[in-house]
Amino acid sequence: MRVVFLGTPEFGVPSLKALVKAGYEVVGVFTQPDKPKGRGNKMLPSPVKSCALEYGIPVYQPVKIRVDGVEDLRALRPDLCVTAAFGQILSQEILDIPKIGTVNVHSSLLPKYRGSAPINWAIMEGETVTGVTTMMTDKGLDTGDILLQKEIEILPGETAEELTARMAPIGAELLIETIKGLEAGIIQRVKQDEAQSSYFPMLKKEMGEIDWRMSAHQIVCRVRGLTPWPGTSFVWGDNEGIKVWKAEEAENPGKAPGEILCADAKQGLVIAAGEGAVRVLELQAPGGKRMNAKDYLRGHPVSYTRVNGI
RNA sequence: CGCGGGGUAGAGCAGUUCGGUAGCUCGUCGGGCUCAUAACCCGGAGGUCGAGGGUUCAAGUCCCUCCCCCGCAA
Repeated sequence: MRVVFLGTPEFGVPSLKALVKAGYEVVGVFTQPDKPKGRGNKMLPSPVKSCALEYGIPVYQPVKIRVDGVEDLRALRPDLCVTAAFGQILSQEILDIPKIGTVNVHSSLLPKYRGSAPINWAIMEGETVTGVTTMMTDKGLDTGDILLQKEIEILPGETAEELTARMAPIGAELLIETIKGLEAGIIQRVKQDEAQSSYFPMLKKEMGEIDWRMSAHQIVCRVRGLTPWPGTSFVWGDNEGIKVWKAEEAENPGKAPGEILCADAKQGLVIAAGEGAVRVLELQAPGGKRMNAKDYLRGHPVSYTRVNGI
């Protein structure tokens, strides 16, 4: 069976590998164009592209596949297309090309958490369970018929980065199971229940600005959900932005949101929130590297009593 | 050459402007105090100051080259 894989970030790599290992003929890989990234603006290939090149699979990087990728895709004569965090919207014209159709690996329990950042949002919303879904892609945004689903527990304190790494291989397994099921004709397509559906938007940098009036629980979930990108941060002292990498809930003896309850190398850093308080365990100052809050405070005594901006 | 910050003891930092004995907080080791302690007191060990070259009587500090780390831009 001729398969074309469409994916971009790390999440898609296990699925691509699984397709190859399962013996499917992966005749082409579509991924986002290389972009200048990192210091020095070096061009960096997407993880999926790197993986495809290792297997010697032809790589296509249209800016907009529905505009300048249609003919390439058609020429590959795919029986099946597989998407996993590709990052581009497919048009009906594209969806009509593969004989069997297009299967998408989505990292939530659809119809909940449609959108491009389901893992992050599930954590931010305080969920304790999520999962991966395989579905037939249709013209809507994550609205196609569900094929298979698998629940995954969100571990206490787990970050989006950690959970993504854990989910990717599970998604790959489910993908293979799904394709085999389709070939055998034993999979039932289930329409999504619109009444149960929810959509969450792309992540934006501003979402990482901590509002200390939120509850400690919400803030901690946000820190977990927005790691590693865009990250969460707050501002204190001389307009200095502090990025929070790891935090946990703590007791608040009745102080106002944003008040610094303690900030020294012995007790660590605890800041009052709308409900409860947040203990900052790992942080990062401008130009600095990520470190334990206590390590940071050892060399950076804090004289102010509250964070800025409230 | 996209812009900017940084590399000094095991950890986190100051010192670099204007060259002149390597400092601070903590950890660690030893001793003391204490019913006791993550508390307190006394003492010790631990550093090719990212690498190489240059200037100088003298370089962490000034000049040149290189390496590495971090942030911005998704």
